Parts: sequence; structure tokens; C-alpha cells
Amino acid sequence: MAPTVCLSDGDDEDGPISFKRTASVKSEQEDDSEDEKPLAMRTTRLTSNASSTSRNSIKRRPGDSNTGTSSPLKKAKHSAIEREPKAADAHDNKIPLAPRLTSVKPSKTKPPAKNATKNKKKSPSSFTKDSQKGVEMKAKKTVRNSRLSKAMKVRQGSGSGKKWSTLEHNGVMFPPPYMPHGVKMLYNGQPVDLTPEQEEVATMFAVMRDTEYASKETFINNFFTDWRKILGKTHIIKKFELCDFTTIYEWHLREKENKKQMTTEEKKALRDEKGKREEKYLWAIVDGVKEKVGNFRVEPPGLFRGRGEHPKMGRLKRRIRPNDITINIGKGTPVPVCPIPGESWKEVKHDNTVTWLAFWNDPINQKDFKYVFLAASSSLKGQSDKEKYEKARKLKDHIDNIRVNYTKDFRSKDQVKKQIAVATYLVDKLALRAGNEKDEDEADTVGCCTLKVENVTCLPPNKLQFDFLGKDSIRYLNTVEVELPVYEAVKEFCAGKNKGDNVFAEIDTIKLNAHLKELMPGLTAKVFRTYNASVTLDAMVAIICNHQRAVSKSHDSQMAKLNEKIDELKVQRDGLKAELEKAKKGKRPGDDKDGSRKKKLTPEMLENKISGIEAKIEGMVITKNNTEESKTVALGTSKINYLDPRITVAWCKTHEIPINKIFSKTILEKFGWAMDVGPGFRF
DNA sequence: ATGCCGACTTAGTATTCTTTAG
DNA sequence: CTAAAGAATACTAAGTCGGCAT
Repeated sequence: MAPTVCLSDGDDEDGPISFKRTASVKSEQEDDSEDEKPLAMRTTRLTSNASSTSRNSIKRRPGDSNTGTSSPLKKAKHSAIEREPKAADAHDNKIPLAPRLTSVKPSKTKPPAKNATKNKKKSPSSFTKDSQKGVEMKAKKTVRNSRLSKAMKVRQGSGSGKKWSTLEHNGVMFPPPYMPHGVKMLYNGQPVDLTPEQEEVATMFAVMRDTEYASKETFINNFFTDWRKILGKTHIIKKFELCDFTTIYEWHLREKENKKQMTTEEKKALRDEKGKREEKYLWAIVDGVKEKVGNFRVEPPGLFRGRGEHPKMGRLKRRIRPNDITINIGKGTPVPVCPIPGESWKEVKHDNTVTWLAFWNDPINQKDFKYVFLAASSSLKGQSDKEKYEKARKLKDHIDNIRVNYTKDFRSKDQVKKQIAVATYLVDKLALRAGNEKDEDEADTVGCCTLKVENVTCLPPNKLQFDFLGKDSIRYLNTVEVELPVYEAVKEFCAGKNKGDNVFAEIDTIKLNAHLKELMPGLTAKVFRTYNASVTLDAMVAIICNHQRAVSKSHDSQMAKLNEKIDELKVQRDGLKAELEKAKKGKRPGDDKDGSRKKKLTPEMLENKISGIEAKIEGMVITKNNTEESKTVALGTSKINYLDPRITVAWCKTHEIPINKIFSKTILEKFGWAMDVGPGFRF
């Protein structure tokens, strides 16, 4: 069960995370006050926001009374708990003034698929296979991990540049060749002949009919331009408006239906076959240790699905061939055989300063690369993940100083210094991303250093309203009260500028990060996100980082259903109440006009029933509120990328919650490195 | 300094698997 | 059992940031 966000007002203080609050209060008291300013402000904010505190709650299913379950983790726990005094992390937790964001998804910037049909069938028989796999994997993992922790200590820090000594793998897997279906589309009402290559691209477009892309001009234009290159100048097809892809779309629907109709055996056979084909690509051997490979499948051809208003959406992403691919492998280890007869790799390298196993150039953005890496569960990834969190923890020791430092510079005469101070403040306070420059041919999004004057509105006396599209064209809309010097500075930065001009004209991410590095070795803008997220470690995190998801298609109906059910229960309850009244007045239930009634309910029974129903209603209201309030919050991203897993592990150990109630299998593997932390661990 | 290349992390969405409701 | 809901995983786009050449 994932921790659930609960933002309802007035629900506060007594949650499972109350220990965290306590800690933070304490630290504030203990702090000496030289940096009173930012802190005081923070405190204020925190307090004022406290009413909307969110908290984690571990939801249990009725079925899982897992407190008593024995998990290895839990056992390991006990002794440790007693040992660890839990004390002491003296100062910590300056709560990152997470102002509640009003993050809105502008429908226009999202071309979400509204892919209507969704049906799944699950075969019980597949259970066998899966569970076997699970067991097998667990076994492997145990072996690997025990070896790993040693290997990890021995391994040179990532600083040295050498990432591995030996590396073996089997290369990459290519998607199957295109199988023509022969269904003719119509042009100007007439069926047209297409070569398989032409048909392939037409089909890519046809099957996207019920996504929002299909009606976007940019998408259509890009698609049509690329398709016409394949059709050739002399082809009868000249105008998009005369194209009718319906026949192909319908073929596609039939295919889907057929697939759905397959028997479980057929499906299983298909899966087994797939598993067999993929088997050899699943693993690499790094320094003698078997490690899972991440994305060994080469991306299949398709129409580019850029996010937001991406100028290249709809462009044909051409098929990648062996000749596009560079392989990286240990010297002296056998080069993976090229799986496509008659073709060969572009290049084979032996570079042990990098971790990729293969790469190719992105056909959409020729200057970009697509890499094949090891899976997140690998030692290599785990190690750097751990380093990331260690760096964020180190920031704890510098954060006070850093805040004092930038507060001082809010009024600097040096314009560069001043801008850096304000930018750092925003990165710290609002978890803004650094904001690198972007090319013309990308979606127009911004981060801190690339904020435009139109993205910030100064609201007297001292509020700033932010409204911009950030990463993935997710809208960031937030109004924050800032310290007066910050407000004045921003106003000044914007003064006399035109739309499209940078607020921070004097700086960029390089200067910003260079400055941060002077304050703490290795410090960059993104560390603040990790730091603040891990320090906060509760549901607020998903909000401060603006991780979003589309409101699910079923959200509205879900809410309606809940309301319906609640109403229904209320009616039931009222009915029972009325009956109770009668019963109390001494009427036998049987005396009712409704003589057919068989059940004789005593007042006690009725009361029990009523309170049972009321509990149900209450539960549903809570569910309803949670559903509504978390509909755009994507907690998963925080969980995977920002929250130091050791915090969670330690918490689980302290509270004897099996870790697998919090982390899924994959994520558990990814965080293997964090599992043996003691319950006393503090970020 | 700046620009570009390169490698790696972070991110939302699509797809698949699992669980639950009916 | 089936279908729908929900969780997990797969996929790949979109960021960050370091380093080297200019």
C-alpha cells in the first residue's frame, strides 16, 4: 500500500509522522538565531500552513493484518530498536516551507491519450509462472546482495572515473520487422495501394486516432510531411484532408479485440515465447556479478510523442538498425552477436569510464543519444543513488550558512550576486529546477534561471505569483509570500523588460551551480530538491515538487459512485433509525403493517447496525476526500527519486511494518542498498 | 566565458498485472 | 466467473550537469 496523501484541513499533529514534527520543532528551538530571518519566516509559513498538514498513513487492507507477520526485516528490527537510542540528530529539518501549490494542468498543453478502450483479462494460470519467477529472482538477489555490499565498499568512488573492470552482455534486442496487414486506406474515397513501408507509417497514424495528438495541427503536419517523403513526389496522396484512415483504424480495433479473445493458454504461450526470446538480454555481468539490464529493447519506430507544444510532435521516429548502435563491452569479452543477419554494429567500444552498454542517436534529435543502462537494481545505479542521498544529507550541515548567505546578498550591489541569491532562494524555497537553456526546436518550458518576466507577477506588498510551464510542460502555478528584499529584487529584475526576457538576465545554471559549489563541494541546484523532499518526507513532497498526473478518466465517475453509495447508506441508516424509534416505543417489529417481516430486531441489534453503517459512511467520506485531493498528485515520483529510502526503512523498522507494504518489488530491488540501515537512521 | 557534446537522472504516460466488486 | 479498479512496471521524453574545445 502506498502512503496516501491526505490534505484535509484540520487534520493534524497526531499522524504517524508526528515524530517528524516533534523533531523539527525541537530543532528550531535549538537553533541559534543568527539566521533568524529565513527561519522565522519559514516557521511562520509552516505554522500558517500547518492546518493543511498532510500526513502519511499506512493503509491496511482489511485482509492484511500484517502486524504479526514475520518478515526478515521485522525480525532484524527488534534487537536493533532497543539498541538505538533514537536520539540526537541535533539540528535538522528546517521544514522547506512548502507552500501549497495550486498546480493546474492546462488541458491545452497536454496531449494526453484518451485511449478509451481498456480491457484486461487475467488468467489464473499465469500465477504459476509469475510466482516462480518471483522466487527465482529473490534467490538471485539474496546471493547478489550479500556479495554486493562488499563489492560496493571496495569499489572506487565514482570520482575516480572507472566504473567497472569487466563487462559482459548480449547487446540489444530489436523489435520485430513490420508485418503488413494489407488493409487499404481511402484517398478521396478510393482505396489506395501502399508499400509496406508506406503502410507502416500510415498505420502509426491511424492507430492514434483517439489520442489528442491526432487532432493537433503540428502533429498532423509533421506526420504528413514525413510520410510524404516515404510516399514519394509522384504518389497520388497529396493532401491530408483527403486521407481516410478509418479502415486501418478499424483493423486495429479488430486486432485488439482478437488479442483480448485469446484463451489463457494462447496468451501464456505467447508470453513464454517472448520470455525465451528476451532471456539472453536480461542480464549483464559486471565485475563478475550478474546484474539486471534495464532497457535492452531498442525503441520501435513510431510517431514522436513530445509533451506539451513540442514542435516536433508527429515526426517519424525511424527504425533503428544495428548500424545505428554502438556497443560498450569489456575488452577481451566476446562482442554480442548482431541479431539481424547480414548487418552489423556501428561500433564496439571498451570504455570503462561509463556505465552504458549501448547507445544510438535519437532519430528525432540527432544530437541526442538513447542509452541502454543497467537496471535500477544494479550495484552501479544503487551506488550512485546512495551517493545522491549522502550529498543531500551533507547539505544539512551547510543549509543554515547558505540561507544566511543568500539572505545577505538579496541587497547586494553586485547584480550578479543579487540574482544568484534570489535564484538560490527560489530553488531552496520553491524547489524550482535549475532551468537550463533550451533549443528552439523543443517545447517552450522554463526553470529558475530561464524564468521569463511574464512568468512572475509581483503582488504588493510582498507576494510573487508564478505561472509557467516546467519540465514535461507541467504548469507551475503558485503564489508565495516572500521576504520583502526578494520581492523588491524580483520587481527590479523585471523592470523595463519585455515579454520573453529573462528575469535572471545576468545568470544561468552554470553560474548558479558554480556558486553553489563554493558553498559546499558537489552542491548543485537539484540537490535542494532531494534535500527538501527527504527532509520533509511526507505527502507534502509530491506537492512541493509539482509531480503531477493526469486526472484519471474514471475520476468523476468514481466520485459519483462514492457519493451514490454514501447516499444509499444514509437512506439505509435513516430507515433503521426510524425502525429503532418504533422498537423503542415498544412496538414489536412484527407489529409493523408489513406483516411479512421475518426478522425480529432488538433495539440493540438495530443500534449496532446503525453504528456499523455510520462507520461505513465515515470511511467512504474519507476515501472520497482522499480521492479528490490527491487526484493530480503523483507520489510515486518522489518515492522513487527524492526520498531517501533509508528514512522509510528505518521508520518501518521502528514501527515493525514490513517494508514490502511500502515498497513494491521493483523499488525494493532498486533500494537494496538501503535495507540494512538501523531503525535509528535519521536523514 | 561560451557552446556543444555526452552521460546520467528525473518524469509523466502507456501498458500490463493484480486485486476487488459484483 | 468477469469486469472494472488499482497498483506496478515499461517506456521513453525531458531534464540536469560536467567536461572539453574554442
